[in-house]
Amino acid sequence: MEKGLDGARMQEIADEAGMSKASLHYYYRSKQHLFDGIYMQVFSDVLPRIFGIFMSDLPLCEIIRNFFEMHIEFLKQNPSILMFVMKEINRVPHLLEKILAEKDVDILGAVNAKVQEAVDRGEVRPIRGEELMLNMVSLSIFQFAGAPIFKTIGGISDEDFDKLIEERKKTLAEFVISAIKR
Amino acid sequence: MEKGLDGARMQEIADEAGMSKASLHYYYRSKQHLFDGIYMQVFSDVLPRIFGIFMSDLPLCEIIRNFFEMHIEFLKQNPSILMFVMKEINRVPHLLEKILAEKDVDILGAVNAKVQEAVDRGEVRPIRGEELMLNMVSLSIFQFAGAPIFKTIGGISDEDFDKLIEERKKTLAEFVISAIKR
DNA sequence: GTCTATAGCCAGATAGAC
DNA sequence: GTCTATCTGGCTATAGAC
Repeated sequence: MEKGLDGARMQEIADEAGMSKASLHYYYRSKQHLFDGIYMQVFSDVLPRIFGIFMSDLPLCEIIRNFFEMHIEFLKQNPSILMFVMKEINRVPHLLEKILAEKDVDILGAVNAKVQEAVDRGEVRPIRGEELMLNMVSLSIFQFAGAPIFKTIGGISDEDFDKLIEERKKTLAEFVISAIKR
Repeated sequence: MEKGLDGARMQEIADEAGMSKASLHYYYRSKQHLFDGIYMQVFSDVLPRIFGIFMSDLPLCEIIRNFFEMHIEFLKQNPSILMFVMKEINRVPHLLEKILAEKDVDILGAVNAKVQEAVDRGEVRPIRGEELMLNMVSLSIFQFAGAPIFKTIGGISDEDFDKLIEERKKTLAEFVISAIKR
């Protein structure tokens, strides 16, 4: 996940796993096979985690607050997953469809219904569910992918960055809520 | 830029350039050397482009509208730059500092001044300049990096996606302006 | 199942003619 | 400066002992 298919070395993986290169090949017949296994495992774990939050029964604003709280915490604790997912969804997008089709839940419909409820209560302005989700995912993900730019421009140390990310669980939620509030 | 340092092949690059592999080595002594040249060129071009918009003399809301208009257009026309930049700033962050130091412009100070002006006019609520910039960059970049997820979830075709991106030059600007408006 | 040793291949880099 | 031919090292994958 850290070095990508081309950059990773079977020897290095074997060392980390505490076994010989030959044993690694004994279990996974080839490097490609091992990679495919990791791919399926990561996506089957990550996607439901992200989108499950949007399916909960809470009102829209609470879903937004929950999303930033949980998604940012997950990214904080699994930093190498991020670049892997971004790189791979662009390289092999069709596998994504397969995984999503298996889950068989109408996440977009659920979000649109939540938005409509909130619009009816006069709380928010209308917005397409897919745009709201995209904006929320963007705001939580890019701060990690672009962290070096952010740190350099702002002259922010690693400790201050962690503190800022922690604050942003809250401020990003309020940013989005303000943006859609009537 | 498309395949990364590990994935790219000197032969392939030579073919594309219409020369032999030996000639390619004659000009750039090694693969690493060629890569470093591309790295410096891309970053020296991209960063000033992004941050130059924030330095203009316009009022804050116009800067926000300009940013989404120009930055999204640039990303649309240079799709391969995106992943390259994101991967490399995480792999070799110190080169970034060097490039930014050379430019010697206080972009953060400029943005904070703009925000303060707008706050004084009673137009917007206070927000840290670095957070505003980070949010704007996030919203414009991730829609490209995460396009496959977005297309799959929303059941969006390639043509519809292009149309949507075009619309989002405007809607994202208004999203951000609403978020910070008093 | 796990290891050491090695086969076989491929890609970066160089030699040397033109 | 540009090419073809070749060297060299490193990596995936396998053979074969234990």
